Amino acid sequence: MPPAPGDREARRQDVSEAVWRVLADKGFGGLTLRAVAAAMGVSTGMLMHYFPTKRALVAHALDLLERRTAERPRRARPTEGLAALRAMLLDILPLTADDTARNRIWVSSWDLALADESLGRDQADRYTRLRSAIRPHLEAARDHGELPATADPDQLAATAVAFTHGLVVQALFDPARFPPDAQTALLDTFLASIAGPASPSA
Amino acid sequence: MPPAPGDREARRQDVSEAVWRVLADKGFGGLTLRAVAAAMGVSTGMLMHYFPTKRALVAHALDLLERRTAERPRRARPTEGLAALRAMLLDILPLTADDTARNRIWVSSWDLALADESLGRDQADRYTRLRSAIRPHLEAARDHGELPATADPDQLAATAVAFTHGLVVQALFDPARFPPDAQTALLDTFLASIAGPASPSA
DNA sequence: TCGTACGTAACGAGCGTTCGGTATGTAAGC
DNA sequence: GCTTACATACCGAACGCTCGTTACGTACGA
Repeated sequence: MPPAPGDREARRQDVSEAVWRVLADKGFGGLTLRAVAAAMGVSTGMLMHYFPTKRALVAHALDLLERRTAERPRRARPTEGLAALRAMLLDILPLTADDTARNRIWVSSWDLALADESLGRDQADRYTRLRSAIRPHLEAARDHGELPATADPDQLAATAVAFTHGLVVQALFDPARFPPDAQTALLDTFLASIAGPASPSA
Repeated sequence: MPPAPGDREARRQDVSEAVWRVLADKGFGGLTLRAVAAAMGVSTGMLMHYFPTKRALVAHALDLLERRTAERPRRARPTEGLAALRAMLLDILPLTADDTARNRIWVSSWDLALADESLGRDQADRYTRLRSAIRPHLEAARDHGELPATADPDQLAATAVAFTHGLVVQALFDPARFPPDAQTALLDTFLASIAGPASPSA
């Protein structure tokens, strides 16, 4: 049923799935129209029906990456404070196959983002937003005595993001050395270290 | 004097310089024979005289990256322990223009490394070596009472590398928000946090 | 009958690579 | 001490291929 009108968005999602598969094992450097078409067993001409240009398809791929990151299943945010921060960072780490694929694609996109000023700004903004999302939990943690009163939430947010993404990269290249429980242990040790001696108050 | 024999290695270094310039602002995705040739004002045929294939040139580029990283000017390693670790990590951070270029190229190379199994192994080995180089300082720090006696040098090495490279990525995308002194302050706060309450001994 | 949804085939550009030609030096023969 | 022979260094043009893109043809549903 070729001219079935209305499932246009469904077709675009089929394309999304193929784009995702290509990105996951070839990276952005290997994202090509023919590769995507081959991955879904169609012609390149079909692709152009839904994405008029490659630039549109790359933009869609980045959208897809951002959307899948935003809509990924997340564990419950238990409370506010350090426990909530822990849940946020665990949701970033490559603990499952899906997380790994998503993180691989993110890291791969940095090559483009570093060479393209506009993409670089987007990435910088994403980091800013991530740090902003983390900061309230750090402020709450400090107010609840989980952190030293002298702790700087801005600095700590940058530090937590740095630790997490640095761990992501190491884990992507050496998954055998960084299985899920090792990553979790590293995160817990890190959180304990920024918490300081031992939570004095409640 | 075209056929000057003997300066063959000098010519290869000229090529290295051009490759570096291309990588620094186009990334590995933009590393092309014509781009390198144009950057040094010669023909592509000349390049093939010194690097028979593009694969050889990419391999050379990665060698160059590793060599320039190994031979970069480094600050004095004051003592052993946390001070030495601080110096090591400061030498990694993008505090100068050269450091920034080198780090950009490293991050850019991850796109290739994630897609190519052999390159991925090399990157994993580099991380292993970096952690191994860090661990002795952490052991010394622990033995000198700069770290809690319960500190795990292996875990801390991975954590320190994670923090540093995660900070590198954030700084590359948002240099305005992470000027050299901000990076240094973040590093010092991080080191103080893993040191725990306050150095009890010595 | 018309418009949408494709496949097929081809285009031009850019890629890595190859090839012939032209200098320029060194080495050998007389 | 010339000339000849040969290797090296390099350019310019071209090759074959793959890329993104376009044009054209066809089949189906409304």
